[in-house]
Amino acid sequence: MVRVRFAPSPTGPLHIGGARSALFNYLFARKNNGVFIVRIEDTDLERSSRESEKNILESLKWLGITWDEGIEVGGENGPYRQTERLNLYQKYARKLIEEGFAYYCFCTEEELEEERKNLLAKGEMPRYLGKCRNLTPAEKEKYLAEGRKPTVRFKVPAGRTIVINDLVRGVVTFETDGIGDFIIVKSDGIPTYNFAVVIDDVTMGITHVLRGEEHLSNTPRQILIYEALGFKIPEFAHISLILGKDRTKMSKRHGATSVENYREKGYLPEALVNFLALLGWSPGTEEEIFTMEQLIERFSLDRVAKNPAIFDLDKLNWINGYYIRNSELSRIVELSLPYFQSCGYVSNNPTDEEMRKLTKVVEATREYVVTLSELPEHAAIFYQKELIFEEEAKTFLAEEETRNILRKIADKIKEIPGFEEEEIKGFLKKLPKELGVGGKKVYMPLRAALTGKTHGPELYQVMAILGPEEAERRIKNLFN
RNA sequence: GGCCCCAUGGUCAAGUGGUUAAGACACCGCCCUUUCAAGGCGGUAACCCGGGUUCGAAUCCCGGUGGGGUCACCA
Repeated sequence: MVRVRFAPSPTGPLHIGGARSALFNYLFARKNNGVFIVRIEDTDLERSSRESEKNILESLKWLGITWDEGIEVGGENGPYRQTERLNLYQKYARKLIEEGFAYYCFCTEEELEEERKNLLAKGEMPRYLGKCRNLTPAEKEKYLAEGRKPTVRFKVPAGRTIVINDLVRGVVTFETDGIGDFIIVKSDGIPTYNFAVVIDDVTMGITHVLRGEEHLSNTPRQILIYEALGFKIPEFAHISLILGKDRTKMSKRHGATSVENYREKGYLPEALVNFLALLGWSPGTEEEIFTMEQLIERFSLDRVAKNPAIFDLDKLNWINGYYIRNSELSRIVELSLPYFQSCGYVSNNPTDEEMRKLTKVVEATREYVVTLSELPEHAAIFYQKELIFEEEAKTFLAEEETRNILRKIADKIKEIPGFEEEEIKGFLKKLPKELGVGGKKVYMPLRAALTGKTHGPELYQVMAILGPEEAERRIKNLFN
């Protein structure tokens, strides 16, 4: 049985890279009929917050990533917040100390900083030299008497080679000589990441650890802990990072990096999922658009790329536009409603009439946008009381001849039966012949008169949305 | 700097010893449309460098170079 997990630390909103890790874990679990667990790694007391935790969980749900076991939903291996499992870590830390795999370290941060500086000054690698490895009971007593609070360090064996058979990278080896004794329990009794992650993964029965590549160099430390405790080592798969345009790890300075940023900007969850899936994974076919179900069906670890991927906003935009244009209209209307409300085009408790109009407006304008938030600006022509005329539009309305033509059109508008799109289309088509002029004198001036612009949705759509009275009013308004 | 990972068009990426080196985004052109977009068709554009191995390397090996990650009482 495959059991995987996503274990974010709640120190900020869900990052785009974290979202992809979560997605890959989710896809892998579903594909293999396994279990997907979400656990919160909140051992950094300084930076962790419940708000961040909430944000992360909400972002995951928004993306359509659900979990079978973990925070909120519970399960047999809980609790799923590390700060609630402290006694568990203490138990194993004691065991490691008793069996000689770990020891108390009384060095203060100042002393460690001093050591670091000295090594650096000598041109050597800053690392912990193992000063407290063999403290005598008397020395320990002395430190304790001074009121020092010890940390617990893992005793890294010398001269060993740690081999990882990574599911995406293949065989990766590390020498233990390059690893100094590292802290597994902080002086306040809270475990560090490298320790807690092992205990949790073991006690939660994790079979595959699928995570970002930044964790690859931590893996040998973790393996050492697995071995010391006699635990079975899970499979590892390290996914390469998502880089910004400047080819460094995506961070705040690259602009929008959190899922909520994209949500606010009007990206659809299915578009973001689709895009993220394609970033670092390839179906091996020429298809590009996938539903979550299709992704689950096709996902496999051996099609995950080893090289880092640059976040390509253009492609996300294309995918998002695709979904906006091709999804069920009612869904797009529902999702875009808040954007229309916040700019005042639609009231907070929309009437049926408002919703009918909004539906037609969205249908006509969704062809032009990349995100939902752009919809209102394209829809402005349907909601503004006073039109704003572009310079180019004015030139179409300047000539006396076209003004006369428009006057005639205005009077004919009420003759259109039903005023549905089909009828309007027919009306527009016959217009030039009826008026005895070329189409050039009709369509562009009419568009300019109706919208104040030279670009926009099909004229018949524009008129159908405005309705006969408003259409007539707008034209006649030009002559007042 | 030590250690680790990576290297196909501008970007995402197929490719696993013999291919005209796919496809998508972006870009350019044409068509469609009396607008723009969308859509359709077409085009420009790539195997980091140097050595091997081999009849034959984008594909295998070694070495450079470049990029990234990591070296915390952060995760």
